[in-house]
Parts: sequence; structure tokens; C-alpha cells
Amino acid sequence: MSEQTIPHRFDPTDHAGDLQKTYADLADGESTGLEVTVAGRLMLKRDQGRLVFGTLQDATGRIQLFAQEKTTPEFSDFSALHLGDWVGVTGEVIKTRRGELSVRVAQWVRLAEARRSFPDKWHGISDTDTRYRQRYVDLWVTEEARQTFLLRSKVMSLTRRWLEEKDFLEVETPVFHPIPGGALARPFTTHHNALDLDLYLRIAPELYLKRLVVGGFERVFEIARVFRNEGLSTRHNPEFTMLELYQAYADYTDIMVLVEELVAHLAQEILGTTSLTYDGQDLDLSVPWRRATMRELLLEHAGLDVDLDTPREELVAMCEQHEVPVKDHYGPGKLILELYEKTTEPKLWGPIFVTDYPQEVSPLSRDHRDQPGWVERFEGIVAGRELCNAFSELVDPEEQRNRFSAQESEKAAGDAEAMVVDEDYLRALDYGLPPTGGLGIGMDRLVMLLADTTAIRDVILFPTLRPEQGLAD
RNA sequence: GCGCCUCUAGCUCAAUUGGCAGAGCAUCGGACUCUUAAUCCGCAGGUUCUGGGUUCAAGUCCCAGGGGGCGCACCA
Repeated sequence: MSEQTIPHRFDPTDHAGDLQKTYADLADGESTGLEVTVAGRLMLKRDQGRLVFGTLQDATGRIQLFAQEKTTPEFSDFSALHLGDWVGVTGEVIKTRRGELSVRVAQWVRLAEARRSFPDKWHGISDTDTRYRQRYVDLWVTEEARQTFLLRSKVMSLTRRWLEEKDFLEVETPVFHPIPGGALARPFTTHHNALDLDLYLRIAPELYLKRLVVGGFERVFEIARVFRNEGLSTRHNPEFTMLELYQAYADYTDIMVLVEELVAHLAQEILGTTSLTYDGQDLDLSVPWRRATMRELLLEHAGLDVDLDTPREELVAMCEQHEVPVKDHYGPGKLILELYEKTTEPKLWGPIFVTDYPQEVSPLSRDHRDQPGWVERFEGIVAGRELCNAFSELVDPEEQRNRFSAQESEKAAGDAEAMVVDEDYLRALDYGLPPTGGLGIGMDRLVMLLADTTAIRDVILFPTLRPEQGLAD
């Protein structure tokens, strides 16, 4: 084809999806008399000699291009376009005799050349590696991928709006942390040259957000990219997105209501219902969700009647019976949590709030108001997956210091994920944190739930992969 | 990190027991004025992931390495 200059800008007047909606009822063979300009990628081409049909796809959908030799300038160049080329087209909106809404090409310009040939126009890409590495191609040829990411965008947008309507303030806190905190996880490390300072990528924004409540922002939230130096799986990516929010004067029961209402709202807005299926199983998200304590569920699903004063030998025996590995420094709380995770959690489908965790395994949660040794904490299990973690926040600086100290002991005992003392956070608590409810939701998993996909990589545009070998040559 | 599976043309896939590496789409050349994955004719396209080994002969069998997937473990 002849040399064509690619313009520096272009002005489409319409999108394919809108035109399809507007002219759905146009009769076969009719013309609208309306001239439009559309732009997008040429996905299909049907060359008839003196007549060429193309299928143009833009951000909203597809529309046919109808080019005739006698009315389309540089017709032979048009018919020589490659699949995958970007074009801008001006012409009248018509419906062909065979009933396909089309733009009759009166002017056109190539907006980009596809120098690499597009994947098979029927089969697309089936190799997941290629789909994740070359998402820019995947989004064109895999409609479900497109839909999933549009859904993700809606989830984020609706969540923001919903929280803002409830007077939550969106904030941004540091990604670089001098002390990793707010969760039990192994951090990534990095280094700032000018300060000659080792820094950690955040594993959670929690401690900074609670500082803001101390600072008087009564309701704050952050949609935070967090980083954990752990394994990859269908449910784990080293960087993922967590919604954390803190609400002054609230406790964990308020947060349960907030979670179930938010998730039900998102399902209703996006899917039009709170009754959905996930991975082939029914899931009813309508409120209220069941609440049950960890102890109740251990009894219900595993027949284990345990408490913090159960003799250690008995707890250890139960662990051995259920093939739970036991370490010497595990206290009763840790043993009970391990038993729960091994025997009970896998049986939960939900939605359900599992409430009241052992204090021993919850260094940032407030003591239960009438269950000594337990804390006011819950996890939401939805579709068999842990969706969120929340608690009445620990507000007492003395008690918080004790919890940090216990974590230091864990660290000394070899737990790489244990927390370290954050003196500035303790100083903030010294200034007074009011009663506060806090929440963390894994947004990637929430999107997976609503998109009915079982792989986290299907909801992350560019998931973490090994760098490709031999690409630069 | 461990176990199982997988890797063939740009894409989707074949190749019998170990016996000449093939097709469709895309690309390239040609025909065609209402197609819908258009159709038809023709050309070209390969380090069968890499490196070893067994064999007269390896895409196929064996060993090592690499990429990917799934499961386990850690975790959200």
C-alpha cells in the first residue's frame, strides 16, 4: 500500500456501541442521512473485489465498515488494510440489505499499523501465559477479559461513591514504610540512596490510617496497593489491592453491617441481583449474613469443644489427630486458630462472619468486652474464600506495647512474619485513639467473586510473572 | 520450595508402534459489488522451548535445564 501519514490527532464523533443502540430499529437497506466519524481497530475484513466489508471495534463495541470502490477514496489501500490496523472512518450510517448496521466509508485514514499479525480471529489466544504477558492483545481478542476489567473498574468506582456518601474520606498514605506493619507478612525491601535508608514496601496501610483517626479524620479509607513477599497462586499475587477503612466511634459489629451492605450493594448494582453463582455453586449475598464465633464453628463443623483454658495436652492431641503441625512456642490461641483453619474454614462457603479470635494471634485488635483472652475480630468468608478481616481497634497504648512485645518474642522464635515495635504508632495512640472499627477487604478477590473467576490473574491487568527470556533481539 | 501436567509456523491445533513435520486462520500474489470466522485459486512460512543421551532413525523414549498451568505449603 502507498505511504500514508499517520495524523497527530483525530476526532471521532461517535462510538460503535452508541450507534448500535440508536439505530437498532433501522430497516434493512435504509440510510440515515447522518454522517459520523468513528475510530478503532479493524478486527475482520471481507473483501468482495469492488466492495469491502470491515468490522471495526472500539471501546464500546463493533460496527461494520462498508467500502465501495466508486465511493471510497484510495479504495485499493483500504482493501489492503491488515487485521489489527487502527483506522478512522467518516461516512453515512446505513443498514445493509442483509441488515448489518454500517458506516459507508467516504473518508478514511489509518491511525496505526499492526506490524504483528493478530491472533486467530476465531480462536483468539488460549495460552494463558501469552494472555497475561500481552494483555494489550488479550483485551482485543478475549471479550471475557475485557468485561472482567470493565467490571473491576465499576467495583472500584461504586465502592468509592458508596463510601463517600457515608462521609468516608479517601486518603493516600506512604507506600514506603521504615517499619513494616499492620499485617503479618513478609515484606519487600528497598533502599533510598540519598537518605541511605532501607525501606519496606507496605504490607498494609493500617497503622497510618489509624494515625489519621487520631488526627481527627473520623472516617477514612484507602484503596491501597500492598506488597507481600510470598508465593503466587490462583488466589495470590505479590502486589494486590486492599480496601482499608476506619470509622471512629464504631465497633466490629458496625463493620459487619458495613461489609454486608457494601458487598450486597455492589452485586445489586453490577449484576442486578444478590443471588449469584460462583464456580458453579449458589451464593446468596442478601443481608444479613450469618454471624458465628470461631468456637461455635469449631464445634459445629469439627466437633471440637475448645477454649483458651482447655489443657494444652488436649489441644496438642487434637492437632495431631488432624495433622496440624505444632511448634513449642504456640500458645492455646494459636493452636485453636490452627485447628480452625485446618478443620473448619475449608468447610465454610458463606457468606458468613467468623467472629471472636484469640488475642494471641491478633496483635492489633481490641480485647473482647466480655470474653477474656479473646478479641473483637472477624473474618468474612464468601464463596469459601477469606474476603475481609476486621476488628474493633486496639486503642490502649500500654496494651498495644505489650502486643508488640509478644510479637517480638515470636520474631525471636523464628517467625519471619511477626510484627516489630512501631514507636511512632505507640506515640500516636498516647495522644488518644477513640473507639474505632477497622476493615480490610481484598478487592481483587471481591472482583473475582462478582466476575465469577477463580484465578486472581484474571482480575489483575498485568499480573506478576517471570520476565520473558529472549524478548530483546 | 515440593508433586503432577504441559511447550510443534504469528495464532488455533494435527502428526498411528520411534519411520519424509502437516492443516485452518493471519501474511504475500491473484479472482470476486451485500459479506458476517465471506468464499475460491496460488506462493511462502519450522533451531518441534534449550542442551545432552539412546537408536539405522527422535516432535515422539531417557536425563538435565527453562517457560507456563494446576495442586500442596505460606498468605488476603
